[in-house]
Amino acid sequence: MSTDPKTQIALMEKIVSLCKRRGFIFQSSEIYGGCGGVWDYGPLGAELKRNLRTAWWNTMTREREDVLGLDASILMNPAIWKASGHVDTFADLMRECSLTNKRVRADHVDPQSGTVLKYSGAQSPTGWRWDRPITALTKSGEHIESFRKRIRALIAQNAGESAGKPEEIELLNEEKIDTVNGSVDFHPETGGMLGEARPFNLMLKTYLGPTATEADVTYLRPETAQAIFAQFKNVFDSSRVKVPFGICQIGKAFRNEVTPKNFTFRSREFEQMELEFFIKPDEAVEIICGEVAAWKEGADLSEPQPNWGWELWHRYWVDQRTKFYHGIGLGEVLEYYWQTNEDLAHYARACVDILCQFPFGTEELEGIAARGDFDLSAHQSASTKSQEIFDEELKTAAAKLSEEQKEALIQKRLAAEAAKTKGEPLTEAAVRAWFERLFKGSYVPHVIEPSAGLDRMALAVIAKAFEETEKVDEKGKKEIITVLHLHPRVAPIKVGVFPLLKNKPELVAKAREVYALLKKHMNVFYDETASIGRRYARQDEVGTPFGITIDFETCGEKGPELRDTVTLRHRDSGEQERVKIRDLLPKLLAAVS
RNA sequence: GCGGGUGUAGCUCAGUGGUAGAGCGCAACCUUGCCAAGGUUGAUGUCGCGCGUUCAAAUCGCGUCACCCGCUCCA
Repeated sequence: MSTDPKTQIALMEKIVSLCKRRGFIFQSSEIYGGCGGVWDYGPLGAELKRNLRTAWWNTMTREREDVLGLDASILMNPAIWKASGHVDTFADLMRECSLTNKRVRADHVDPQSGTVLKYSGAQSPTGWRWDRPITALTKSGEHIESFRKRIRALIAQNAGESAGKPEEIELLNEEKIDTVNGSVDFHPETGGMLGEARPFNLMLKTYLGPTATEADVTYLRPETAQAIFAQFKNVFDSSRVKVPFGICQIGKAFRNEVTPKNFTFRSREFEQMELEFFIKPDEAVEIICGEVAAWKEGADLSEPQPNWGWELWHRYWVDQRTKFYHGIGLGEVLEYYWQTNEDLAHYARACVDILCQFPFGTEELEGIAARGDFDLSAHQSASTKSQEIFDEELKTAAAKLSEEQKEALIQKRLAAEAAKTKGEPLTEAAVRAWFERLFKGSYVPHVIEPSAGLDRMALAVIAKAFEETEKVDEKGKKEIITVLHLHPRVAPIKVGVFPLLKNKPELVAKAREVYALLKKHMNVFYDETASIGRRYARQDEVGTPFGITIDFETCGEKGPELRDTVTLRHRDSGEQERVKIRDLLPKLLAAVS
């Protein structure tokens, strides 16, 4: 994939254009001028998405014994969003730098001192001009010329190419207006004056109930995960499962993104596929198994083991999810980013981002986080409903421990708490209380959370599959050939069925027969118009992996041994093979599932 | 939200004050013995939307909406 930005933007535009032209993705409400940050999936997009959704659902729950499905509602009691922290972190008061429009949290502005300078505007020899007043702070000790240079650079950066070179920008009517001490009204990096504090709530607010008063305010869920936590106990109590086990869910989530962008990559309404996989705390594993298995490079992750702690479970899910991506054709374009201690939220032990190369850059497809017991504990304390589970095996094992062994476990944990670099360490009393519950077999499970975005997965699959080549025919005429190399498992149409010629009734009749035979089992497209080459090309463009042509051999014209055989064409190689009609279904089913 | 750019047929785009166009695609018919063949015919646009200037606006001005790029954020 080229890395030149212009080529990449052009590539993205071609993909958007193909998506519209062939019915993958449309702009929402297009006839009314669109609607910001939301997209509709057309006939082929709906099939593609459905295939991805099904692939995920099958690998995550139906093919496993230890994961259960859930389908929770989008609207929930708003208390959930307070407990989860979304109301706080998603509704910050933000202030904007008047110079660069960079936003900072209103409560995160460090006090600064210096001289306040004001300009009436700026202009450059290119004819560009900016008429709004510019107010900025010279930091204490900053030389006036270096200040002016800095302001010109910031303006140039913000204005783009039209302003020309930064050094040629002229700042108009410099005026010293004030000297400030410990002011929080200037951007800590740029020095630009900050605007009014405004709430930037990323959650979509709505009213539940017809009266629409403030008391009825709730939110469209900004993620699907919280419903899993909120229903954790119900699923656990109704399903006869034991930890470790998981609950997965696919569903819509909503965020009032400030800047939706990159086509469907960041939209305001999107579909998530999330798993919360609940595991025993490491201390419980240690009590039961005598030790917690340590992860090392090359560890066998194929089969979960009883002595796995959070680290191996986390690695296991990264491995599982990687295999999934290989299975839908995204294997070669994946990258991984292991969050550093600074990136991580205070409650998280580890988080790896699975990234994928898109034309607009390498961006996140899925995050896999080890979140400890943060979420369930938060809901336990906010709802005052216990989220603990009882573990018979743990109780039995703990009963066999001596008091010294128990104390050693407690001391080990106390040492770990003391060594914490983030968040508040637990008090000794809290640690002892927690162990007391643990020795009785009760704990709040810890969680590993693989969280994927379906829409960006669909976009990744399309972008990866997109290929454009130039072809010159015998007459020297250039043509652009577009092929979507979609994995057969996700392709919206699995096979195209074509009579070689449409004016030969026997070919058409046979083709309709083959079409009917396959249609019950997979999405098949029948096409008899135009030349056979064009029909192949139309299907190549939407990623159909197979084409079946009914020709004169099928009707027995070239000898009885070829009767009831068809041409099976493979999209990527262009190769054709002769296949008996009765062998088609098993052969195709094997390839597309 | 701010700055820059863009908006004309399904797609890509031309048209810069005076009768809305091209290529490709699409539909029908004819033709066609395997990779976008050919022929004939046809459909599709109150030029993103609104207001204004003008005898006259796709074209000029203002506003607005959407998309793209940057700042920001993240599934």
